[in-house]
Amino acid sequence: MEIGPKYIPQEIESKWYEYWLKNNYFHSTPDEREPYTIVIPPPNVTGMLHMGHMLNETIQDVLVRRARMQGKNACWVPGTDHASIATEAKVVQKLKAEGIDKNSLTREEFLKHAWEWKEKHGGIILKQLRRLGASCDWERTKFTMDPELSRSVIKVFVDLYNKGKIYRGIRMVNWDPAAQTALSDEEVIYRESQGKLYYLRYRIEGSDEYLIVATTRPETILGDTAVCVNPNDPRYQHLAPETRVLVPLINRSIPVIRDEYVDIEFGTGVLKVTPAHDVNDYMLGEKYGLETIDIFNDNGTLNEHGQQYAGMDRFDVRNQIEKDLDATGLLEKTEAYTNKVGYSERTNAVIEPKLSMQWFLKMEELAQPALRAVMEDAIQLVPAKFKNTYRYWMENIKDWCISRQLWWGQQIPAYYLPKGGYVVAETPEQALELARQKSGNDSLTISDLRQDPDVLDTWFSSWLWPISVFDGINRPDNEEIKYYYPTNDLVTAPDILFFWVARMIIAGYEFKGEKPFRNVYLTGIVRDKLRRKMSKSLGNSPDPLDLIDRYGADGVRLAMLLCSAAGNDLLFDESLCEQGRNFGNKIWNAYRLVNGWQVDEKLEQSDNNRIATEWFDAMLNRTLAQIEADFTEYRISEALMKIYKLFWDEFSGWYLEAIKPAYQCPIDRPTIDAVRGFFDKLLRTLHPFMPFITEEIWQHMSERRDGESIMIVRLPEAKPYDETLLERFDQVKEVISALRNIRKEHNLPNKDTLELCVLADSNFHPEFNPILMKMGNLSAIRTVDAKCSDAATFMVKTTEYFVPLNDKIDTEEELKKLKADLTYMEGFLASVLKKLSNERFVQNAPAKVVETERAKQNDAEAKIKALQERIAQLSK
RNA sequence: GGGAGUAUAGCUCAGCUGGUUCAGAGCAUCUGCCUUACAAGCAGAGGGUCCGGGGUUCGAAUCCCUGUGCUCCCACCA
Repeated sequence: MEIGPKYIPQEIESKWYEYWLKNNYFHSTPDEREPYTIVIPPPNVTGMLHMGHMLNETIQDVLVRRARMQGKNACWVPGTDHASIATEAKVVQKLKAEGIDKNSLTREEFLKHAWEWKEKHGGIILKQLRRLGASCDWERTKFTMDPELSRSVIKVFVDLYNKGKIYRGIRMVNWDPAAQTALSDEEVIYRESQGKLYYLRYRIEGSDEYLIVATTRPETILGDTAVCVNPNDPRYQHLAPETRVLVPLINRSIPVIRDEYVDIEFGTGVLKVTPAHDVNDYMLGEKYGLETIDIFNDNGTLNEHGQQYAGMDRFDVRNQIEKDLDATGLLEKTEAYTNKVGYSERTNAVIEPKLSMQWFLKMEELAQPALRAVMEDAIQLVPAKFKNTYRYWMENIKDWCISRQLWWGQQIPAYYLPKGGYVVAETPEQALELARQKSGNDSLTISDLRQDPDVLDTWFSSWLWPISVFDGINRPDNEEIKYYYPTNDLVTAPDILFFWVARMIIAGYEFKGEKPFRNVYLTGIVRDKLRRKMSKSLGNSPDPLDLIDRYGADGVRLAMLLCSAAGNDLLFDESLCEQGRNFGNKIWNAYRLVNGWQVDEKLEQSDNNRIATEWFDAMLNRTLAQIEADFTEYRISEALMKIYKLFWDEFSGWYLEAIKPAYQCPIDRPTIDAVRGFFDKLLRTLHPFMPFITEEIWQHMSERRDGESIMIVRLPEAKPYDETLLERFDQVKEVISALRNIRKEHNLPNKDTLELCVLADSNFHPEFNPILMKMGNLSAIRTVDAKCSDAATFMVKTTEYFVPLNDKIDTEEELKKLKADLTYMEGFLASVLKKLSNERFVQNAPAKVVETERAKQNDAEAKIKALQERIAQLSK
């Protein structure tokens, strides 16, 4: 079969993916084999594939394909997350573009739109993943709002409620005025922001004196219910205990309270207290029984408490109030001030601390088993440095605000009774029953109950993911959950360690009594070459599909893996794709070479081919062992680099060159069989990293029947190998390198043969002579017992080699080189002797170390002697 | 403000329980080569105060202290 010198991934990748799908290789069902399970971190259902996904999914696919080839029953469960806030925001936006206001729709109408949107745009990302070669079990694709997954969420909510873990209460929450919902603390991102510090005058009641208060949020004065000073602040000792001040502009009288919470150093040492709109003020308010005045509507405009500002947006009010204060002389001054402002992760709106009625989950007790599991390595975090962060978070965990004022998501199964109170139940029917019991009113009907309009936080569904994808909440004893759970590896980014990973661990122990996974591989963040995070707004994020189009999926996979030590950020550069593509091409061409060889069945295997084959066999087995070790430590990029070098340098560069028949000459049967065997093992080892090209060549290599695939054969296992052989071959390589250097220095064409003389000693092994002859293009190797004159010379270990050059030798040059070597060796010897003459070294260092130093000494002395003799000879 | 991590070649990183794997790899750079598998290649070469300073030790890139730089996490003082 004709194949060209360039490997063109585009021509084969989709073909093989179809083939794998057709043969159902990705599908897993429980059987007697050991399971290997990964659940995908579900991307947002409306999301698009970005470089972060590429990295995560590539790593997962490598692990899954490797496990599958180790004979395990590999199951990679794909799916998507409903991402309540993000998706709802997108749908609202889309409706707005069509002139539809969300508020004009009923909940049912809105959800209909949302589902339509989901059906249309949802899961594109999963389609995109196929281009990468992801071997997900697509038949198992799940969505966090699938009926059985939603049922799981509701069931868990009711269960936790009945255990007394869930409560409802008014708390200060992070309010997103754009999405008009509460957010958990983790969904708030703080950023530095340039603002002003406003110094406002609060007139002391019954006096002409003022208290000056510094604030960054003058608009909130309308909600002030006190000012506070530190009782130890000498500046305010003169104030009578019952002193009151007037809120500027509105002249509402409020008390001056005293609390050590106030920082004397900051501003003027006077703090305005607005319990409705600041977390700390809220605590002061509780402590001193202050009134709480909420001045904001849910969308961030001011309500009737805003008086003349009612209806205006909070930021417009800030500007206006500054003018008004200034005009009335109540603004002392302003100064530039940088502070941190919280933004909504999803909508980027400035977060407003807001008091509201929300549902909470008590976390402290739930967190205990999850904390222990990680600290005791029942669950291993890779890299382990994340254990610290994890512990800190788990030890300081706060109750989780799980309600969101949205429609897209699982609606909270709490039902309010007409005359107050509520019940929590999985279904309206059960709720009704409970409601009748509770109220003692048997005439209640379902329509009398009003279900809580809020939905649950997205993470309250995804924390069940490793369980719910196998329906382990609804049917805890089903075959699948028993077989696949706990899963093996979780691959995800560290920024959702708390959002998601920790909560999955908590859920695992709470609902299954067992960890959800054994290992968590935390990847880095994909950045560009300049260390900037990849983002749409910077335009520095390449389109993964475009990269695949240009470099092939294998090339892009390699690029992701080459720069991804676990937990380190990876600096992505397109040139890495090139490197990946080039490697594919290298494999392709190695195959073209081997494929083109004619076999002569009668030809006997030469010593050269036999030795080379023995050597590569040892090399291969050593590398396989190293790769296995790397994988147990999740050093995936190191494993890849090892197979990369094995294929490129050892196999292509040394082995194939060593056995390559002369032009148009045939090769013997034993050697070609060995080569094909090696090639097969190399392809199998490479397959998890580069699934497409390895399948293509593997199918080519021998007549494969339909239904066969490299992805379901066994991975080669490392066998014992001859270490001595490898060491000796290294010396052979050194000799050949030295010969190449001599050719270069003396401008000797590669085509001309050379003669090599050896002053043979115990470090010289003549069985490798055929290799030297071929790779060095030698005419003869002669063993001599005296130094050759008129020869270029070099040493490998203690053996001296000579290449007779007759008149071609430049004595001056040669002497110069030898003298430089001599100087170096003398310096080296001096350092060794210094060590050895140090009595304390000889006494204290382990015998082995001293011995190696003595060996170094002998070696160096021998070399120096040889160099001196050679110099003397040339100087004659 | 609190905590963690990290600093090794131009870049990205290995370097385990101190000692021949001790100064490494890949990429990049430079110099030769259009050598019948591959120029997406081959053969070579250069390149490092192992962040600064102290200490422990016979011996430190490695352990300890300290300073500096960078990164991340947590808290959110109005």
